[in-house]
Amino acid sequence: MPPSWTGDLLDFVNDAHDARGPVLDLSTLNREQTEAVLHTEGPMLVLAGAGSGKTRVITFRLANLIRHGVSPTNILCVTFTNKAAFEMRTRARDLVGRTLKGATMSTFHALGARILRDMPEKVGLRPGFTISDGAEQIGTVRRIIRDLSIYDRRFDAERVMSLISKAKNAGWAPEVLRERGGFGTSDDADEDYIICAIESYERYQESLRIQNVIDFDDLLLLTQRLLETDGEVRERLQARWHYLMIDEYQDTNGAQFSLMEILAGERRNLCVVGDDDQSIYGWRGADLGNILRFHHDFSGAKIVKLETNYRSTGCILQLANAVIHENKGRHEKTMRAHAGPGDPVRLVSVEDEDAEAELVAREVFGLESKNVPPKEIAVLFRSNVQSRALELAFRTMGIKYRVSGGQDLFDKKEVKDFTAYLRLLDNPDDEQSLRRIINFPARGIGATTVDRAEAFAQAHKLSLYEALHRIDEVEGVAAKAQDAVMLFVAMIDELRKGASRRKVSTTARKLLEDTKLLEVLHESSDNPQSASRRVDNVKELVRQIERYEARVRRKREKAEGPTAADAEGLEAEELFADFETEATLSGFLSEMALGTREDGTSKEDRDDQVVLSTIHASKGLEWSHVFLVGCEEEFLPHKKNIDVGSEVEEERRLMYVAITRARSELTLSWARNRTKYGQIVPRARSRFLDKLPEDAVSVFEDGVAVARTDEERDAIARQYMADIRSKLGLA
DNA sequence: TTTTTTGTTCTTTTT
DNA sequence: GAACAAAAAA
Repeated sequence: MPPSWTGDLLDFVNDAHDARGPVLDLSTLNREQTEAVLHTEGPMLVLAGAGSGKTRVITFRLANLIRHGVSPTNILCVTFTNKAAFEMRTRARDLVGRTLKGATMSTFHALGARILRDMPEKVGLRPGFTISDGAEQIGTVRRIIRDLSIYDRRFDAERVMSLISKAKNAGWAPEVLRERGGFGTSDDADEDYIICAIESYERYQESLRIQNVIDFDDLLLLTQRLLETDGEVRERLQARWHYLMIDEYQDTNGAQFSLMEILAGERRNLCVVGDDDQSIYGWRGADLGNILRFHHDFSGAKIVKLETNYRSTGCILQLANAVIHENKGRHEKTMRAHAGPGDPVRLVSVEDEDAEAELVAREVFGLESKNVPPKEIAVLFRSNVQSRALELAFRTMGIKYRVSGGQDLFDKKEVKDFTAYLRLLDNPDDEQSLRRIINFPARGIGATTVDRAEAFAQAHKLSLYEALHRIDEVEGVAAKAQDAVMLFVAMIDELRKGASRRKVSTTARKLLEDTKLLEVLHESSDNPQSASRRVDNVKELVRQIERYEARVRRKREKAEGPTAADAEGLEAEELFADFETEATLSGFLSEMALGTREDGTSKEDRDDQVVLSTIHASKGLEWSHVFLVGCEEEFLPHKKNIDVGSEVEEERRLMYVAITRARSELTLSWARNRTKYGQIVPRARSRFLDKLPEDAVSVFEDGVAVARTDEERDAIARQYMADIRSKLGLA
């Protein structure tokens, strides 16, 4: 008889070990799960519905492999998102413990980056190449489009970039597109648009090459091509990894598939796990065909279906099933509930976003005062902007929270500027970064001077930075500007020279000194509060660098001999096991771009923080109490995806994913009005809630009714007031 | 060349 | 109501 499945799924794992690793108690698995765990050789597809114990299967399977004498160094596990990779690593380590040491667990992109860093020249890159993040890609394209002779304001850099990305992933060169007359999307009707996109594509690739920069797509494509064309590299990597696993398989694209197909080689030991109902990355090129075709791509593949849901109560599952059943293009299946019906799902309408935020904050407050652990509570939303109102409400009520996936530190202007300097030191051909800081802080190098240098660079086939070196040969530059440029170049060169022998953090500090960046930020005119916040942000980045250095150092010590530092808090290091041994600027910048760095919060902090997260970032995770806010038309489905049927289906899957994150209590809310562009706009309840299973959902008008009893409501209100009072008293 | 002002457009999701 | 770009002023 399985113990309680609603607790931490790994609570009851027998923690006895013998010489071969942990002893697995297979009696805690159902028949299908056991089948998947015990299958070791040959291809396998696990169709794992939401909450069906997918991660359990993966971790048990890992442990089982190791028990069968497979060395962890021969195991490779990949997923699509950092969050999922982190989750897999943590869970696996909890079960298998230190015997897992040496296994590679990573995202596809991080894996590609790692391989390419080792042999950049094999794919036509120079060592120390930079990885460009999405915002920069769009920035580059925006500049390219503006320079186009047929420039028109209707050209949208973001859309063009997504067309380029699509073409790259499909393996279409610009010439091919010209022949075909388009990208095979609805945009093809607009001839100028296509010309613009193809032209931009060509220039974009050229600009990457010159700058020694690669984008996220290249990370996969170049790696794949390298493996395809270079037999020696292929064999070396095939010899390294004998057992491959892909989690969230429904989110993989063509390049990721062939990459793994090649790595699997003749052994064909590839195990993929996924669920077509949870495919929510179609817009990023994920190909649902991968999961639907797997048994053709790998003939003789074993297929296991997991259809029992151990996570959620019956009511939650009933709603989830009702929502997803409306989709046409899916494998018909119904998740069976293992738990009892539980409390009905609550669907609440509120006046506006402030009322919604207050409702959630009070509810969370109430839960916490009933000793529900904060880490068991999550608030999910479709779009990042929605977190604002929630954060404000949480702060005023003194609820500790954490915005999941929040890149916020790196998104701050001042941090971007500082990073641009670092990137320039790492790779002086990175024109994007150079342009960003060439006149920040202001040093008298204006747009005209840069343009002249740029023209000179193009005429002589140089990078912009090289052109700056020869500024005295550039015509029409004022003497003053010339001096400024020479001073700037001298400073950067000096720092670059020092960088190779200094610690990364020392270089960063020296950089701050030389540029007087902190002083400039400190004196920036507006208000002193935001000025000091900016200074703090930059300092925080320096701390991040130090943390990175410490991490690499620990890793090296660990590699050089097993020490006491082995056991705790090292999950980030497992990522690349035996790769990185020295803290370098490139290394730090890669981590930043790929998002693989640790977030600063310790495990203890995480335990008493409520999570605020986008639905996308919540996939693969679960909480006992979940709030899904903004269940409205134009959010779910999102305004941008409301016209095309297939996109609405993806939005519906998104709703399904959100609902199935909850174990025991789920609250959905929608606002009758919302402020948009400073104006109040009436809203309508999401179409996904049109057909509700009546006995599984209770509907409320306004948040007050949400308290389950009068006593509870009064208690919450009393505590709320008391809290406010004590806050005022302190202030 | 730099700073300030005015106007415009925009808010999806992630590697 | 923010972020960004173009225009105007210093």
